[in-house]
Amino acid sequence: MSAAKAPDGYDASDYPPFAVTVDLAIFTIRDGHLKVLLVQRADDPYAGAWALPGGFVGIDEDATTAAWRELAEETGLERFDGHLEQLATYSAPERDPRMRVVSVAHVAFAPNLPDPRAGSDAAAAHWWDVDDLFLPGLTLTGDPTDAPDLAFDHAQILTDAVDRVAAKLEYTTLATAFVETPFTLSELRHVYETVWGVRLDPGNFRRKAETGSLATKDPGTDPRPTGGRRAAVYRPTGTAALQPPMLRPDGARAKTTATTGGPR
Amino acid sequence: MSAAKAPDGYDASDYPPFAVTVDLAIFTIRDGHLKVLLVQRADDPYAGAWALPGGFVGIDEDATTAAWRELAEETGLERFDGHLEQLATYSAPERDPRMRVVSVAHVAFAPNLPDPRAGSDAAAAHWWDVDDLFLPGLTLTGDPTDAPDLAFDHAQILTDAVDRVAAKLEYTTLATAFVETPFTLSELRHVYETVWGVRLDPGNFRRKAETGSLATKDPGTDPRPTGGRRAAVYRPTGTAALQPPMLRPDGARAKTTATTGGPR
DNA sequence: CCAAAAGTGTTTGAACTACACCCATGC
DNA sequence: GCATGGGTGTAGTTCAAACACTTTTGG
Repeated sequence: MSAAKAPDGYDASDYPPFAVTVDLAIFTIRDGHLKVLLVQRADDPYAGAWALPGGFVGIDEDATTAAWRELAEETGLERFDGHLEQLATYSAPERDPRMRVVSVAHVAFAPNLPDPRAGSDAAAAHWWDVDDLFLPGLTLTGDPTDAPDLAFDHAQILTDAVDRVAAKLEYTTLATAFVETPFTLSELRHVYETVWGVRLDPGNFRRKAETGSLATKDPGTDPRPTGGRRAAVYRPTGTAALQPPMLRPDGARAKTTATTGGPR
Repeated sequence: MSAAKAPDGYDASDYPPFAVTVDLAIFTIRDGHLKVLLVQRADDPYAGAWALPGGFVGIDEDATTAAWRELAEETGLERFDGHLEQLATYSAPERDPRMRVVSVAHVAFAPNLPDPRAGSDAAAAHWWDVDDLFLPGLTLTGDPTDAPDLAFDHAQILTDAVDRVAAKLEYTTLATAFVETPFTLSELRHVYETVWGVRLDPGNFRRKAETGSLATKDPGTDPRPTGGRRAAVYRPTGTAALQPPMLRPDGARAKTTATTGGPR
C-alpha cells in the first residue's frame, strides 16, 4: 500500500477523496425497554434492510453539527433536550459498496421521543427494542427469526453504541438525560435497570443518587398516582461525573470486547 | 445550512469531497516523565510550529491501518509491541486553512521508544514532556515561555489524548504497555505515578496489582541492582479490564471537561 | 553497619449489600 | 383493611488508605 504522503504544500490532486457521513444511534426508553431508531432502506444496496439514520457532512459544518441537524430531521423535534456525543469513526474500505465513505458515528439519547416519520430515502422508520437485534457480542433475548437485517457495518456500530451507553451510566450523570425533568427516583432507577437489564435495590439506589450528586431534591411530589405513596421529585445536579461511580452488578449488560477503545 | 441529503442512489457528484487523515499522539515514558512525539513543521501553514505526526488515509485502507503505517514510519520500528487505539475525529471546517480535512486521531503508547528521526516533511522531531506543553484545561508545570506553539487543533487533540491515557490506566491493564516484559512492580507503579502525577503507596499498589489481575508473578528476580533488595518480576495477565479499577487519588491528573465523551 | 528499595501485616474507616421496617396513597 | 410503591434504618461485609515493620541487597 503506497498511500499518499502529506507534503506541507499539498494541493487537492494529491489526496484521495472521501465522502464523510454521520450515523446516529438514537436511544430512548419506551415501555420499559431500551429502544433505538432504525430506518428501513428503500433502495440497493441493502434494500429492505434496516440502518442507522444519517447523512452527509456538509462542506461548511463539522461532524457534530451535521449530527445535530440529522437528529432534528429524523426525530422531527424542534428542541431536543437530550444528549449527543461522538462515538467513533468507521472507515473500512468496503463498508459501502458504492463509494469510499467514512462515517463518524454518534450516540444520542433522550426521554419520550415521538414516533418517527419515514424520510424521503427510507421506506419506514421504527423504534426497535435493542434486545430484539442481533448484535455481535451481545445476547439477543427475543426471537432470532424476528431480528431485522442490519445494513452496512451498522451491527458493529450499534454494539459499540450500546456498550457506550451502558458504560456511561456507571460514571456519569447521563442517566438523567433519559428522563424528563423533574423526575422521580423510580424513573431514574428504571433507566439503569432497563439499560443494564438488572434490578437495583431502591433504598441503596436512593442513597447513591443523593450522595453521588446524581440528582437533587425538588420541592413537592409527583402528582401522578402510582398505586402507592407519591414520590418526591428530583432534578439533575449539573455535575457531569458520578463520584463514586454507580457499580454495575454482576449480570448487567456487559462490556463486549469493543473494537474501539473508547473513553470510559 | 443546506447540506447534501443522502439519496440511496447517489453518485460521486452528489457529495462534498473531503481529505481524511490520521494524527497520532504517541506516548512513552522517559526519564520519569510522560513524553509525546511531536514534529516541527517546515512549511506554512504553521511553519515552525509543532504538530502531531500523521498523514493521509489511503484509498484502500481504514484509519487504523493508516495509523499503524504512520506509526511505523515515524518511530522507525519494525515491531511495535505497544498499544494503538482510535481517540476521536476532528472535523471543524477551518481546522486546516488549505482544504477540508477530517482527521481521525489515534493514541499509541509503548515503552522505550527510540529517538525520532525527522521525516521529509518535518524540520525536526522531538519527544516533548507533556508537562511542558500548554494544553487547555491541563496545568503546565514548566516554564510557559518554553512551551512550543502547537499547529492546527493539535492542542485540543493532545488534551483529549492525555485524558484518555490517564483514564484508561484506571480501569484497564494498559499500564503494562508502557513497560517491557518482564517488569517489576516498581516500574509498573512508576507508570501510574508518572501519568497521574502522584505518589502511590507501594504496599497497597502491590495488593491491587495482584488481586486485580493486572500482573502475574514470573519466576526469578530482576538481575539489575537498584540500591536495595532485588525485585520480583511480573508479566501482563492478558486480561484487558481491571476489576476492581485502580482508583485515581485526589490530586491526580484529572479529567478535563473533554469535548469528546469517549468510552471508558 | 547503614541506606535504600522490596515486600508483609495491621488498623481504621468508607461504602456497598441485604434486608427489615415504617409511611402514604388508591381501591 | 389491604395492596402497592416510597422512603428510612441498620447489621455485616468488603476493600482501600495509611503506616508500621521486616527482608534483602549495595556500599
